Amino acid sequence: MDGTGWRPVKRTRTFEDVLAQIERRITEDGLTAGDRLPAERQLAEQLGVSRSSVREALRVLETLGVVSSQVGRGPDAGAVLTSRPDSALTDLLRLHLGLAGLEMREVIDARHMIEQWAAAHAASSGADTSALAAALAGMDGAKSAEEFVEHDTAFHCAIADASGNRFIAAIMRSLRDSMRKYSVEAVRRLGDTSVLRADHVRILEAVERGDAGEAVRAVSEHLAHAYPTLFR
Amino acid sequence: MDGTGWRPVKRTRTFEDVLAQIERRITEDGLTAGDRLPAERQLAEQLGVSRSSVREALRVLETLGVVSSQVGRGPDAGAVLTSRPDSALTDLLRLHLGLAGLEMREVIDARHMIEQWAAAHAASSGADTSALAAALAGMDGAKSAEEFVEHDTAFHCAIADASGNRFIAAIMRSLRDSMRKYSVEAVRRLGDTSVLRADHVRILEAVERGDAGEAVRAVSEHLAHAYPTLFR
DNA sequence: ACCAATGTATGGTCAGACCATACCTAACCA
DNA sequence: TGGTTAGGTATGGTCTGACCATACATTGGT
Repeated sequence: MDGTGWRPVKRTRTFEDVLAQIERRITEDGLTAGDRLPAERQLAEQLGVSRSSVREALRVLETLGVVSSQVGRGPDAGAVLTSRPDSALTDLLRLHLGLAGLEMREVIDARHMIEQWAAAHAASSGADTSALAAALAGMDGAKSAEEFVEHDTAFHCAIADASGNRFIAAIMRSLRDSMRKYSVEAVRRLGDTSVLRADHVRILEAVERGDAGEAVRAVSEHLAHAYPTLFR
Repeated sequence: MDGTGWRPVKRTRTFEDVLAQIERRITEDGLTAGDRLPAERQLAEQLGVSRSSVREALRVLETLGVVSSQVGRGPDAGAVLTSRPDSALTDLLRLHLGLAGLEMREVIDARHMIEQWAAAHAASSGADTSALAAALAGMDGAKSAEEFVEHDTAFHCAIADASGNRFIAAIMRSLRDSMRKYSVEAVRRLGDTSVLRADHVRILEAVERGDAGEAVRAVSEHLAHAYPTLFR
């Protein structure tokens, strides 16, 4: 027998077919966040596969932050389309950091890049800074390193949000989530947070003033203060 | 009965427990890419759950690019730990773009940010530029817009790779994958690619010379040429 | 008009079976 | 002895059918 051009009968797994079908439905039918998918049993019957395969496909979509499943009955039950890339990105980062596939240095460099970009864009677009001010106030009242980092994270994520780019903001949130423990440790090692507070005020004022260049410089120096060991 | 402190018997789904157990195993046992996980049936028995739940957990990990399953028997069969965040990021972006949860503008802004950062770092670290030169040569021989974009993507991803940050490089690859069709259309609309070629040469030379500032400017102007409608 | 009991569709889980795959082993033959 | 081949076996992939908990829907009674 000649082996030329032979294709195995089945090259993709069933749940991948289901995945492709659902994705096709999303794009062709113009489904958007909030719309409901058919129930698992219906979907299985429509596609001629078992419920297990449908479930595995839905699990993938849930992992990617595209659907959210609710039990019970009613308009909100079943698989609903969502758009929450945040948790997916967070899981992705956490696991790959755990596998030593990525190093903290790379994460912090990425954060540095994003913060500079976001601060510049927030400044030049005259974004709302009330969320930043609120987070700043929270940091002043913080009684522990954990609490401080919590509000610090809110402050920096608020900058990313203010940039208006949801994708970049999502990456920012995931980065901060992934390095939470690391940040707490850094704050503890630092002891005095007054330097960080002054940095935050400087960033906030630069953004409020619309001074993008100063905002970028302020962010850069702030990170150098927060993680002195990582910057030469 | 007092209701204080009552917790429902089950708050997390079984496969999420499995997920947590596997993740704990990875971190505590120091498992790393290349190591094997127990077989699905063994895992199910060890954790006292059904094979379906184990499979759903493994499906999640596979979606996140953390494990890769091989059928059959032998040392390479079963669920093997990997570290491939690229495809996960690509799927994430593609689906969320399809759901209109993200707009192309945000993707291109993110690309702009990454390319500037990567070009600057590649330049100042004196990275190897042979991959860039190869991609450049490929673009010269391109006979269609698709082929041109293919090598153009390789060129820009090579810059990200040269920056030495694998996380940022992974995002770059995903961004390019997600906007492939959009890029092809942009090249077609442009017609003449000689401007883009000159931009690439300018970027390559700046990186080779180690001139970070010039590299950033060259990247910025290149993107303005490639996507004129998106820059004011 | 309100409220309680019942019905029902949903996702979540389980058990058990069968298939295709690919390695492993032992029997077999030269 | 050495190579080949046939069977064994562990693996993931899929299917079926069942049962549970949940939460809305419906019905009936007050």
